Amino acid sequence: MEASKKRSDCPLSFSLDVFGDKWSLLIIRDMMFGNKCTYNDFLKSEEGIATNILASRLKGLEENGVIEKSVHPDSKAKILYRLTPKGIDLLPVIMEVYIWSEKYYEMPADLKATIKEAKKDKDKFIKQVTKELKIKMTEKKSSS
Amino acid sequence: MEASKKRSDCPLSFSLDVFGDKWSLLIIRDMMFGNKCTYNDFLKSEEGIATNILASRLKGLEENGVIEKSVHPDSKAKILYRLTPKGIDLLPVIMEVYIWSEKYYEMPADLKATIKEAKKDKDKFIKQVTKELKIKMTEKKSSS
DNA sequence: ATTTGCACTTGCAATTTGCAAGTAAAATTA
DNA sequence: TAATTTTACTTGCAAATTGCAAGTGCAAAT
Repeated sequence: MEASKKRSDCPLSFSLDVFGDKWSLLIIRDMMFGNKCTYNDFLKSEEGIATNILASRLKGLEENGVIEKSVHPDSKAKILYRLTPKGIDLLPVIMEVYIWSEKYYEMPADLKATIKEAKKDKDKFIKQVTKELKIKMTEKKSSS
Repeated sequence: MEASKKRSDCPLSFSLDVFGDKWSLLIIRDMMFGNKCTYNDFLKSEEGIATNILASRLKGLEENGVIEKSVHPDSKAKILYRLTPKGIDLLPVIMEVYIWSEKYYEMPADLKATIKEAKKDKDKFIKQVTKELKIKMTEKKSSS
């Protein structure tokens, strides 16, 4: 549905086919920083994604190996969405977007402070958060 | 047309309102690495952007201060599009996308080698290319 | 047994995209 | 000087995507 024919040989263009839209990176952000992991969690996000768009984006991200579904430990009715290592590796991309926006836009003071702090030792921050995410994304793992 | 009402207070979401689509970053890539600077240059790009979409994206990027128009030194019929400092500052974002895709996708060998090389000393590469871009984007400057 | 929660799907109108053709001014060619 | 070509778009229209609202089916709670 989403995959297959690439527009060109440029990796930037096929990366954009994976997450180049208004919603995908927000879902990934929610999984990275918002502690969100279920369909309803994402639905409740500040930006108000429509339910059919959410379903379509989750499907696309899963097809592209950025996220994966698993059984929720609390209930069979719930589905736990988790970032794959490939998804976790989008952290540097998202970080650079935050750093860029911190330079050119206004935002809540606490967020601004956090970004500035992370920027001071970018590599350390990325490594630290990556490590935490890898732990978080495996700990509740039940099956696939 | 494009600007105004933001979806949330999250800088990631309003950054995506600026370049979160399938085309904007490709135009910026062409200006950074493809030595492209006119409407027809962008039209001829590998991915084949439609002319109305190109016009709309250029307008949006200009409204958001990422690019700017100037008089082409060769001809009054031509318009020279240039990256602003804000546009040049998207280099780290684009770089991280390249690095991500280099890890997970196949691509032409020479490009792969270039990315790997740039990745070795990321900061140095970014500084170097930023410097070159700042020079390039001002040298032919005529007026606004 | 009934209601609620969860993860979706479906229908439909509105917006956006993509393709093709057209336009106006500037530059080139005859 | 006139005709053609180049350049940067705009316009029209069909197709695809988005967004909103209202389901649907299964699980869990009451």
